[in-house]
Amino acid sequence: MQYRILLVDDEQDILDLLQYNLEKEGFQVVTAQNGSEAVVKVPEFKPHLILMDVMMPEMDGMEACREIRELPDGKSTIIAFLTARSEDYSQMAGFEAGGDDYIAKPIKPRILVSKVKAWLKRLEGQATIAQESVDTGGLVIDKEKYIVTRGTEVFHLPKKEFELLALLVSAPGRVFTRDFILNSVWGNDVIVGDRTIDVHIRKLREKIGDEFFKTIKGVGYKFEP
Amino acid sequence: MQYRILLVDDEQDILDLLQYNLEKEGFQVVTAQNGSEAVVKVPEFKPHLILMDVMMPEMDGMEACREIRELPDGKSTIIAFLTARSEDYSQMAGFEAGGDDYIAKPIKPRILVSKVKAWLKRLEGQATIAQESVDTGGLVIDKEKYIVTRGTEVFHLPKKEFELLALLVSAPGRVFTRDFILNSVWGNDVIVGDRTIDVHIRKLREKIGDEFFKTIKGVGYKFEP
DNA sequence: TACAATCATTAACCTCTACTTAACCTGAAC
DNA sequence: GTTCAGGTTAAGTAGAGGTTAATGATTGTA
Repeated sequence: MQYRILLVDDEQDILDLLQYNLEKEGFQVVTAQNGSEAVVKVPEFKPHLILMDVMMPEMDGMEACREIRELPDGKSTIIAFLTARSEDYSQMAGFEAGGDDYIAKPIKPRILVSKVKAWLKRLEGQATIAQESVDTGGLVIDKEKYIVTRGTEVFHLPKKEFELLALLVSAPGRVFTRDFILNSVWGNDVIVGDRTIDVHIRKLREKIGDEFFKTIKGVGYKFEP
Repeated sequence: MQYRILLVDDEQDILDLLQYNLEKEGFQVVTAQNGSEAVVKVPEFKPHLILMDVMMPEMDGMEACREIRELPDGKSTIIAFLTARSEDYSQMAGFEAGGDDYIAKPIKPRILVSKVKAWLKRLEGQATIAQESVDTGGLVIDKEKYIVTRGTEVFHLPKKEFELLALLVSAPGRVFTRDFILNSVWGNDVIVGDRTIDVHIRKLREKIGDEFFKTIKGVGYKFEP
């Protein structure tokens, strides 16, 4: 798979230079000229890595970084800053803003490419971990013990409720159609009435919390942390 | 037109059984014994639907799914997995790999055929538009989560509005006739009044922004970033 | 075997909103 | 001015989903 990199800098020359070198290495590159442009492009491009200048007009790198971290797709991307070497090490990578690392200007293509590869290598290992622990809003589903916990609370759910919850939580935010739910929890061939799913959803809303279970009329249900 | 279905399983018996039942229903069927074989056959056969076992030698279903999704012809095909029903919902339909749905083993021909028909029905009336990454002016349509985002904004749209928007945004700048919109969003057989589309367009203009939706009098509507 | 307890499903009823429609308005084209 | 496609608004409605309680089903237990 091709990795996606978002370059953010106000100087076109630098963008061109970096883009050329990264694309030569087989990366997919998209550019932005300032912070707000970058924020807009994150949801559409879903970059694995963002290389961003700290000083930019419109919206600086720090602020952009903070906003990107607020986005649903912005939590797991690596954000690295392009910054002039300075003594203020604390700020360099914008740690407070949620930055991961930095690279000092002036940028040497060789070093850039090797650093980029190193950063992306981190993702490979993480990918498997990230899949196992998605953001479930604190809910932990223990399929061995057949219990659900949130903090100190422990929920003992009956089979159908448990499986329905496990299904919805397996992909938070994703809409599951009634049909799909029926297949997964009840099975292909079982025929049950229209209201069965609703009743189980209701029980979950009662026990776990109303706000987590969203109805999309005519489509299905989803779990949202 | 005849629908094309690609069957992928390492057991010849299952291939035969499924092929027999699907061909009896008038579908055009091609088979493959493993993932890599399937990946090769997609560009030549251009299947509408792929039914694939998860566990296979050479290349398993998940990996094959990922590779197929990278192909130009593999974006719009429906991929469904043949899988044992288990508690591991996270993997079931191979969402991370880009799978659409699944059917549980052991497979009953009746159920298979009815499911296949349901999946293929989704394709009817839908626009076959090249799905290259187009400029949507920052709008991202997430059909899985059923939400629309622009930068940090999130729009929760009801079904018809969502589908209408998804259609228009699928080809920015292109004009969709009222007739075409009716077929795609409402369906061939549904009859609704003249003003229905206008009202939905109005709602979108209210929520997303007036300037994005252009009326071409006597022709139709288009979305412009 | 009877009894209790828990869970799953159904039926009957209610609620609400997404969708539609009707009535009227606007503005461009001829 | 007339026409007609589309815009606007608000009210009406169907139907998807919510709610509740009763009924079966299942399992445990005395």
